[in-house]
Amino acid sequence: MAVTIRTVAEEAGVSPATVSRVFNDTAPVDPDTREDILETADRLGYVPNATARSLSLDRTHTFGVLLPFLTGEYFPEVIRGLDQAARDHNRLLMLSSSHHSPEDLRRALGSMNGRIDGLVLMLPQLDPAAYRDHLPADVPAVLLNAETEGHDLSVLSIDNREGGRLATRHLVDQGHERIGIITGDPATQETHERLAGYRAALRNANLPTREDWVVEGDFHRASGEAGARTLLATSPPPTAVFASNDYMAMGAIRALQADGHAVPGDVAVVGFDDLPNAEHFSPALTTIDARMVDLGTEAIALLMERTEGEACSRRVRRLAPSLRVRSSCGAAPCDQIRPTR
Amino acid sequence: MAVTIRTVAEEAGVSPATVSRVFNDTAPVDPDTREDILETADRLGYVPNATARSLSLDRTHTFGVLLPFLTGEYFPEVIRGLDQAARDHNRLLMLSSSHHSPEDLRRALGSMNGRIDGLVLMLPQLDPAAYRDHLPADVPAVLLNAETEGHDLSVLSIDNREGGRLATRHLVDQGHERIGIITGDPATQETHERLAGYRAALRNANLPTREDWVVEGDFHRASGEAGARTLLATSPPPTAVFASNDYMAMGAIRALQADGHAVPGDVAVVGFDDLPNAEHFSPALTTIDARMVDLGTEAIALLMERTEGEACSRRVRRLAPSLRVRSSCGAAPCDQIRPTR
DNA sequence: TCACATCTCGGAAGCGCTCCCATCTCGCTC
DNA sequence: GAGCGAGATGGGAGCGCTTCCGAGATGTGA
Repeated sequence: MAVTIRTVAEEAGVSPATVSRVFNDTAPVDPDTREDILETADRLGYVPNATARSLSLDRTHTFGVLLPFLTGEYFPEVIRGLDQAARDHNRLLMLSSSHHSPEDLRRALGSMNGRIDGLVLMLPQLDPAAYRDHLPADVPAVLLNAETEGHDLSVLSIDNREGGRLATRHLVDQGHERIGIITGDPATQETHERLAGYRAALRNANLPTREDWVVEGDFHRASGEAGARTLLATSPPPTAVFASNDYMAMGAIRALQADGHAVPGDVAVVGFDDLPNAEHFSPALTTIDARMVDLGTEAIALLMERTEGEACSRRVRRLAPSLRVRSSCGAAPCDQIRPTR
Repeated sequence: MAVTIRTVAEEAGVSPATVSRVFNDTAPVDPDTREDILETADRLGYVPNATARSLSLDRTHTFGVLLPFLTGEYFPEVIRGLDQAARDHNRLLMLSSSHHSPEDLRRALGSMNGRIDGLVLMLPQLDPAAYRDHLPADVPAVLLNAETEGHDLSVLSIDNREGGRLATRHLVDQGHERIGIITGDPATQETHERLAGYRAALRNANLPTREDWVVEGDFHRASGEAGARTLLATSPPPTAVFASNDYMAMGAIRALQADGHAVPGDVAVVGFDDLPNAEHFSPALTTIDARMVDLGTEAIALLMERTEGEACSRRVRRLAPSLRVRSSCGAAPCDQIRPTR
């Protein structure tokens, strides 16, 4: 067995309590004994056992993270934000993905029981009200991109409606009057909010909303391709399309190009998310910054607040999205520069 | 405090030992009492505390994962493989990134001490021999993409030399006789191995290796752009270039296109890694499948072997890379189809 | 010199769980 | 009917740590 606090204590001729005190700086210890203990601990290669600490402190300094997928560029960016903030706060992350049913979720939560101080959940397919009771009562949780009604959990998301509005409005500002949309997966919250933003922008501009210019996608590339072709088959066809995420925007652009339409020359396209690759696409994608990294860092910040401070109340926070103008929309590309890669 | 095994025991009128027995199925229990215990546990919402279990079992069912970055498309793919395999084996993952110095590493390992059964490390910038002694002695570790000499740790990587050879050989097979290379970060192992593969392929084909066709990159996009321009400035310029990863290949292609060269018409380009976006690039990237997901799943498999079985010896395993022929090299694109997104 | 505050430290319980050991009860065999 | 093995269960120590409580030792002021 490895070297424990008792080993160090015996070797240094003190009690475990004293060793604990110097390692946690929790009570005054004579400078000489402290020095002595530190020295023998170092010599023996003692490292406090985090599990034992957790058990006795009832704090694990770990946050659990449950995501639906690990594929694509979106989730990794969120994880990056989580990791960054966790490290800044000296917290660890326990990661698990693929939770598509309440049963999956329950199992994952079971195996995390007792080893996390907080939980960040992103479960776009599931209704919070449905799984709310599965969540451990004594562990604060924050939901990412979830419905805010029907439950009492903290929610963090971006303002999707505003994002949809910004994207569409930008197209309007470019002089387009026939603007189509490819929506996301109708099972998710974002889809409806972004669509609502689109409708609002058209309304504000006194432009008609034609229902055959609203085509359903599912956030995947292929549905962007199909969506673009469906839109171009209407008559008259739109001169601009708002794709509800970047993947669909990229699919749409490739399909348009393949069919001989120039982007943005014949059709302007704007996406949503601002994936890392958006600026490297050709044409560089005009899109809405969905603040994926911030979503991660803010989630941790919320949890820190809940676990450290006394603030135990529910929080609902929406981050403001913003427009990234590049080439795919035909506007003068005044890119915000980002580090390569 | 939450409901513990003792609560359940008292409520059901048995001892904690018996409750433990039914939950772990570790000894025969009377069917009636078992039923009874299960029922009251369910009623009370009892979930075993994983931390306490870990402490008493000295097993955490958790693997630690230390990566250098979480950016880009490479690491997320590896994580995906890790997560997938971990879930299959009913294990949890503890994730942490940004370990660029032995000191960083030591801190991260300290906070994981006692909470992991195994460790997967990817630290391309660090020499295993240097940090070997920082690793906990009683926790099996597997290094990803690391030097195999000078230490006794398990290593899992792909055969980079073979990959470099395959890529270059493919270019040769296309009839190219003037083939340049943009290397990766010279501080990493992969870089030298891939370069060695390039040299070997040229040698086998009896083609001269000109040192001004070997330009140094750093695995980032921008160095691919710069590298391509450097190569095209030689005389005669190469008609094909092997970029040591996909990011540099993409950078190179964009630079070539921007300068008026057609890809693959004027210059053929092959990359390395087969990032998820490689097939969606235009032109679709011919590249080497670096088996990122497999790297993750195999790493977990190795750890399971070490923690479950009796096999405690060092393992060195190299995965075989393979060529993905698409459009950027000028060959007939006979793509292996992958699911979109 | 004595009362008392302050500093330093050890003993031991307790965090929630597992598991060894002991006890008790049946049911069976000879 | 005595002896015995198997099955069911409880008691309690122990995993490595923290922390409360209290005991010595030392210092201070009147």
